[in-house]
Amino acid sequence: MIKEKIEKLIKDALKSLGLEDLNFVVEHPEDLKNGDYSTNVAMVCAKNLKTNPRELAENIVAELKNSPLAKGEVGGGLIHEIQIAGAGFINFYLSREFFSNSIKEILEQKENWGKNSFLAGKKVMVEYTDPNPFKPFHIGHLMSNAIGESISRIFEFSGAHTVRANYQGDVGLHVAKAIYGILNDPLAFDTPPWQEEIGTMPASVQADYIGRFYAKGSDAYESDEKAKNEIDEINKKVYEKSDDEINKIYNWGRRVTLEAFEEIYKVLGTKFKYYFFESEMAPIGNKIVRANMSKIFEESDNAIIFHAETYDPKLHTRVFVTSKNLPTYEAKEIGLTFTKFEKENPDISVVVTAHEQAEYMKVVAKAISLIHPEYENRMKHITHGMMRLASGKMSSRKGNVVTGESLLHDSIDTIKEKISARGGPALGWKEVEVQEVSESVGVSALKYSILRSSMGSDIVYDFEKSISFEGDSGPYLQYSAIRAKSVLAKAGDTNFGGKRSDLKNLERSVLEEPKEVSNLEKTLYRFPEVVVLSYQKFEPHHIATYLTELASSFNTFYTETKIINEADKYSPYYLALTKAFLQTIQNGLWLLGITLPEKM
RNA sequence: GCCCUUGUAGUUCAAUGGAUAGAACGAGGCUCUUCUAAGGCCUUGAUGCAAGUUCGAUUCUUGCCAAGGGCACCA
Repeated sequence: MIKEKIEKLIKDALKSLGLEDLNFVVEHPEDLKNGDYSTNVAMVCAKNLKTNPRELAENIVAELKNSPLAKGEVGGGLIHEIQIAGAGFINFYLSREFFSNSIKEILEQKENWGKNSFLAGKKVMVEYTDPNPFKPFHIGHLMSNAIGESISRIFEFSGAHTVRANYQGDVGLHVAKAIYGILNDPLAFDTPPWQEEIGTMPASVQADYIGRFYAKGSDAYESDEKAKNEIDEINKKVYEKSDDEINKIYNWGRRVTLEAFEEIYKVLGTKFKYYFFESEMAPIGNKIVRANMSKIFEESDNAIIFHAETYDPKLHTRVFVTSKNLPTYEAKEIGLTFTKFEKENPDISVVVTAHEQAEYMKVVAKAISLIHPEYENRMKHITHGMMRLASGKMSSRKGNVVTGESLLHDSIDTIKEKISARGGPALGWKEVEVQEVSESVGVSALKYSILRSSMGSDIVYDFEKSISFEGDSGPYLQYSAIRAKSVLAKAGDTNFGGKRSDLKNLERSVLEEPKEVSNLEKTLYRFPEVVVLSYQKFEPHHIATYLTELASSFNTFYTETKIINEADKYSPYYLALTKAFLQTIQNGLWLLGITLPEKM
């Protein structure tokens, strides 16, 4: 990359000036008029030498221009000019040749454009989504899914082999609550679906019923002492598998809720390799905890606990196995982590959850590190905030409580209406096309509003805003790409007297470049840097921000320029730019887990 | 009480220690006989408070204030 080249030139210049090689940075100035790259090297060195930074900058620039390595590079090569500005910034202006080359590079690399090899040969396991059978797929699962999927793809773009995993709570009180709800509603089903081999209703509808029964059971558990006892009894029976009727309901409920989740993953674009279940991890975790009793865990009030604060004062004590000999979440998490390393032995094992799990995950991680020190630096917990819904919007379109699933379908349905309002069907859109486009755009609206923010804080989701699709939004990105696609399709019929592929003769100097053209060029070549940043910080939002900027540059260019214009000798170059934009935004959208519809 | 997050325009979000703190929504104005107006252009407006480190702090440190989360048998 050009950035490394500039860094090397500076280091060489420092060497020949006899200056110490200090910690300087090469970065993009915020304002494009300050060049394409900028360095603070003169300011950093001047501080040490106690000299005037601007004078020092003059010397460094002179050296940069004259060094044998840089000769032919500055002025005639990839660097057009070097200037000094402000307090002593040295600004680099890239050349026409550089930008033309980068457009060519994009068109050649196609779907590989933006990839890097930081993780070549490495394996990364990413666990995310983690919904619970018998409970609705709520908004937190949607967030975890969007973030986890994007991070998985960013790892893949960085050369890693990524393995996706999903961890689900198929035992516990929530299951008993749902079963209680079902058993205590005589009108629940005409024919109990768990009696039939194949339920007549779609899995998602059956799962929706189960979700409502869970809510009823959950309420009863809080308010009714008798119900509480019954639910505890059911919970025990589920563990023991001692009641035929309950077993049937359990098997049915587990199956249909998991099937319903699968339908959601399909719409969201996620495919898991592993599905881990708490029921399977419990005995494994229990065994590991007991095998490490004396050195790590200890008994207290009949429970097995871990005093994490003895290793790190910021951590605290947690129970791993209860006094009733039931492994807690902590023990199951140990079982899960060991299982992951046993099955796949990943170089990095990532878990994506809500922030509320951050504290005890640290305790669990400490316990694991004591048992297996080699795992310590290979575990990475990524936490995100909660999604809060903006003012008053507490129920879905159907009047239910807002779940992740209802939000997803409301979003898709709203797009469908929007398409009709814009006259989509009248323009000859087929029913399937309307459905496909609605799904793609609806998912994109939702994912973008999750992925646009950095992960630390809670995000406020305003449904009305997200579906208005003006400005910053997933649909904005898709729409921009579709426009580019549409131009290119039209250009397919045009022949510019055979000049179309001849880019070289059309290059003009940077100075006469229209601003909207250079802005687009200057945004395009930065894509790989943004991917690297996202990978290094585990933060997809850098890509979302970048793509919005890129789409904005393209839209301005699109408005200001007639791209297909036989009279304009630069038209072929504009087409190449359009193609490069489409390729970049397509790769970027893929990284966010957003698809590009055929039309909009 | 201790620990973890987070405080930026009226609102929702950006900003690897750098130059005039960027967008979007909202409000007001302009823009489709021309490749998709889900677009573009112009105007409006912000770093919780107080110290410190630094040539330079939204960013790092400390204290305070505010919001959310966690702190023994739930996950």
